[in-house]
Amino acid sequence: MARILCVAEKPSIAKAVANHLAGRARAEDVRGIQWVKNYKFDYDFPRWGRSSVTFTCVAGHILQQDFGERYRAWKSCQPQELFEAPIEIYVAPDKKPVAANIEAQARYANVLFIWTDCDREGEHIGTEVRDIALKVNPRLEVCRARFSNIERAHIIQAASSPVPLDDRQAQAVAARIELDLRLGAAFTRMQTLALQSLLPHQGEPNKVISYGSCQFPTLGFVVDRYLRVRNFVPEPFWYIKVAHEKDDITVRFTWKRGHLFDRLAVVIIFEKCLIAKTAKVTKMLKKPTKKWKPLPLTTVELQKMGSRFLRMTSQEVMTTAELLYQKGWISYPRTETDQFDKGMDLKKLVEKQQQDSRWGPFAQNLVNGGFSQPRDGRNNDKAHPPIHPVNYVAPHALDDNRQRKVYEFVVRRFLACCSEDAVGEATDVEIDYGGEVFSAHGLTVIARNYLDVYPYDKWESSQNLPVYTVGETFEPTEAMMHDGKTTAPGYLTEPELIGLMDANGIGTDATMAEHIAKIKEREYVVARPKGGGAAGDGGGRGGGGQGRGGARGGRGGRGGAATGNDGGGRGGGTGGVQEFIPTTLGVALIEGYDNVGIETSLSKPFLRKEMEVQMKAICEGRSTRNDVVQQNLEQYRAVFVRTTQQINVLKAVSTVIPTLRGSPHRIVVVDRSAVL
DNA sequence: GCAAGGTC
Repeated sequence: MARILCVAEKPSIAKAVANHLAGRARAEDVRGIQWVKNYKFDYDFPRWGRSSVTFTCVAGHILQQDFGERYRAWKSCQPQELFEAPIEIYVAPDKKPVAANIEAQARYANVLFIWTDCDREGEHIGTEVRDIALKVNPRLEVCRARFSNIERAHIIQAASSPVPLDDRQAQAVAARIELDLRLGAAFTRMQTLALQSLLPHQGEPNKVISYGSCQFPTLGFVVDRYLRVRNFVPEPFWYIKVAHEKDDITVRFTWKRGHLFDRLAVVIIFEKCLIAKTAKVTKMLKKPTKKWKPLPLTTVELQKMGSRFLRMTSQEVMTTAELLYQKGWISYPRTETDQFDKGMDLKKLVEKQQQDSRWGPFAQNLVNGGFSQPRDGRNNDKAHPPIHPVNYVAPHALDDNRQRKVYEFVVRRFLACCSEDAVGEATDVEIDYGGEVFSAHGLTVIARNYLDVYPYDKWESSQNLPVYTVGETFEPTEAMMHDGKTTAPGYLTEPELIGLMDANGIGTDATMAEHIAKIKEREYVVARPKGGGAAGDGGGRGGGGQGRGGARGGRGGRGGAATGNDGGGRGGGTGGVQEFIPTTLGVALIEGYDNVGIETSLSKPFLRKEMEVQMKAICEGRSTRNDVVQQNLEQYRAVFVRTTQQINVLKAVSTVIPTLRGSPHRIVVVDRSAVL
């Protein structure tokens, strides 16, 4: 019998796949690691016939890289030498038992069958496993499984059609790893050594001023918004409001033009209205409307919603979700997929929630015929389903309040996905008054449906509108000209920042929260509850978003969808979004690099995008690992040299600023041309 | 004392 060694990327996949293939696999413990099991069973592979199988796993990457001993100490070399210093690759200290298990199992195997996730990182992890195994057993046949979910039939199909490992994808990742290490270390040491002495450090050890291809663009978003708030100049505008009382209801009409920035123009238009005296109804439309239920839950969405509604940071949300996953309460929490596989038995998962006192009755309703297939979003990572509850757990059985809140959110979101859209009736009235169009909008919610289990969405009936008929004329009971002024946008909130990172490809779903935590830890930014805190503010803050720009204007109070800004959150007192304000250090770093090179500003998100493009080129064979690494090093070396040449300027500027870190930035940046 | 990416 052939001996086949199968290796998955994580324990949950090893367990699930082994059980699909084996019926029930025998699990053996592995020395030194509780979370790895070696599943033993026999299986009849079309390719190798009846085989003796060991199915095991790793936990992400096994290997680690660092500069050789000679370069490891911070002052052992010029930071610039890190652009070409030799790099050593070795088994990460905490992964030694994992590597030892692979070696032990590979020694007597005939085939190494890799079952890591089918993405670039998975391909790279696969090559790590391969290299470790081949070292102890060079005669191994190596292949990998292509699978995009863990449905039984799909897994059996994957087991019967192995494919080669894709070296190009692994090479693309290798390029990314090398560049992140070299550039991260070189710039971090250079910045830190040059600027650290300028920072106040009362007793505590000096802080690192790090650079990273993700943390810098993340900081860039915060600074960018901050400067927009700071530099905001309010602009006055004028608009017309019309009201009409009918059937004891006061209907407020809003101007179709929103507002104009030209007072005289509004005065003239307003006079035309007054001269016209009467308004004429031009449109009266009642139509059914819906508020769509939410999409199945992705990691990014979980972090956005969590930081908006659960009074937790995105990092707390992620570590909590990770815990709930490890305990078996929810599914894998790192996923980009917002479509449930058609073959999944969702009703069974709904049934498990019937016993809860809070949402049990709602779940029961779904079981008794109210169930509706979830909507499909546009994303599918072909590896993991959307985040959903896999088992019921009562609140008292969870360790703390965070776990209770995250679990509750995951369950409510899931039940909302499995129920019906909210249904309502919208009424739109339009009038012509002096040649201008004014409108009123009404909403009556007819069936709340998913809203009953999902309090994070708001959709409420507005005041009823009286009945109008087209052609009807009336004299408005009130017509007034008003003025107002544009208000500054708010500082960047955590959900907004996550949205920007996601849209610009900064970090991955699993790491975005870490990058945000890092720029806080480095004291590049401070977080505070939105709208609160007395720290260095100035100028107008506000609800934000009186869109400016010509006559497009804000559309005023439509009853429906909540838009854009993160207001206080929902009624139940779960609001409290964090907003970020850069420190003086944070602003100085971004402004400094913005002035170093026009093409290569380290804070701008397109650099990371560029890296993504180059990785794709490697995957498609249009470029090589070596080309990409060399070309990037060359480009960054130019920035590095220029920065070191001009660093004295920044030092001079920095010493003028009394506290370079710790408190929010108070001083509008000195002389932009002088920085760096 | 540096990065970002996996995952426990």
